[in-house]
Amino acid sequence: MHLTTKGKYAVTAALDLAMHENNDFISIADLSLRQSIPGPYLEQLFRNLRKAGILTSHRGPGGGYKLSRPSNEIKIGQIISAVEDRMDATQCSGEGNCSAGSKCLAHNLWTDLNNQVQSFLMDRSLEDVLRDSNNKSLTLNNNKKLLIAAG
Amino acid sequence: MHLTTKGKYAVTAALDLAMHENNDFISIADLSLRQSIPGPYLEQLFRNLRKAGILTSHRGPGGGYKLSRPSNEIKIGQIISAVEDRMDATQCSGEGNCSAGSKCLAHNLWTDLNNQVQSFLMDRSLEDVLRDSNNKSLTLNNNKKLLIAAG
DNA sequence: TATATTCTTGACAAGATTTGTCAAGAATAG
DNA sequence: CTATTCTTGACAAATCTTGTCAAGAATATA
Ligand code: FES
Ligand code: FES
Repeated sequence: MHLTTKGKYAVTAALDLAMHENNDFISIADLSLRQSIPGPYLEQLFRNLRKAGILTSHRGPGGGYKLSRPSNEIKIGQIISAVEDRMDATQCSGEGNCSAGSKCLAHNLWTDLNNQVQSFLMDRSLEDVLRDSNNKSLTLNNNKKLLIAAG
Repeated sequence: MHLTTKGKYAVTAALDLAMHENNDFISIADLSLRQSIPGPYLEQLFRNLRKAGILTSHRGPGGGYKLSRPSNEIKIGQIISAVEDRMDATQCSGEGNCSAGSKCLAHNLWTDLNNQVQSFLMDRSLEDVLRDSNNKSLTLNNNKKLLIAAG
């Protein structure tokens, strides 16, 4: 199970696109600047997201990328599967044969872990994460203000 | 978040030790053979497990390793933290500063994922996994027998 | 004591993956 | 026509994973 910067960058960039859902197209240059992601690297990741039908692109001046569906219909898990290729936690790729041809003692454990993580990632849309991020950040700011007022 | 063969081998080896909890000490040679794990590699992993207080060792003929506590008091998560050093899913190592010094849009998402995975791994002892593995395997065998009988 | 066994420690190396870059080309707006 | 922006393929540096090895220390047993 490898969740690398590929997956993290891809999700962050997608969240940025979700935030600006009303805008037309957003260029890699803008995204790269706003989210501190190396441009040419993001380029590479966006190939996969486009191939997976998550992003739509447009060339030329004013061109760029946007989500191909509303942000509440795109799940974090879909983004990650599009760019990560080693998310499976089993040693046997699900074949159940990693201990001299048969199931190792931990096979069911890794399978359960896979399901757990997949559920987590597939249960959350871009919209969900954005809303959640705002809520917690607001709470944090309120607490800080209270503390400052009290101190 | 990187779960590599290090963690998987370590857990499998620990499960083997848990299965033979009554025996005295088990040598790396035996473990390596039974679980199809490269001996010298396991050696390296066991250093960490010993340092973490999970294993006890004894040198000389008849020596080897055994669990330092009953198998129901050792959690999968403890084994994994002992050998894996990149389990954290956040990009910022929890600092909340990976987007030009402040929290990126996905920070809370990765933090939640961390908690989810940690809970999963810390809720399961070696004994739990062993029992679970046996149950499912028995169920599977029963079903197979029924199918064979019916076919 | 001599010997075979087994862990202990430190270091090293091959291979794979990740991370990031680049350049040439195609499409498009103005 | 020109500047912009994606598109594609390839490449390279850095890092990590995976696995190996050898010399040494401890211990059981004859
Ligand atoms: S992980 Fe599937 S058999 Fe070992
Ligand atoms: S993951 Fe923590 S700030 Fe981005």
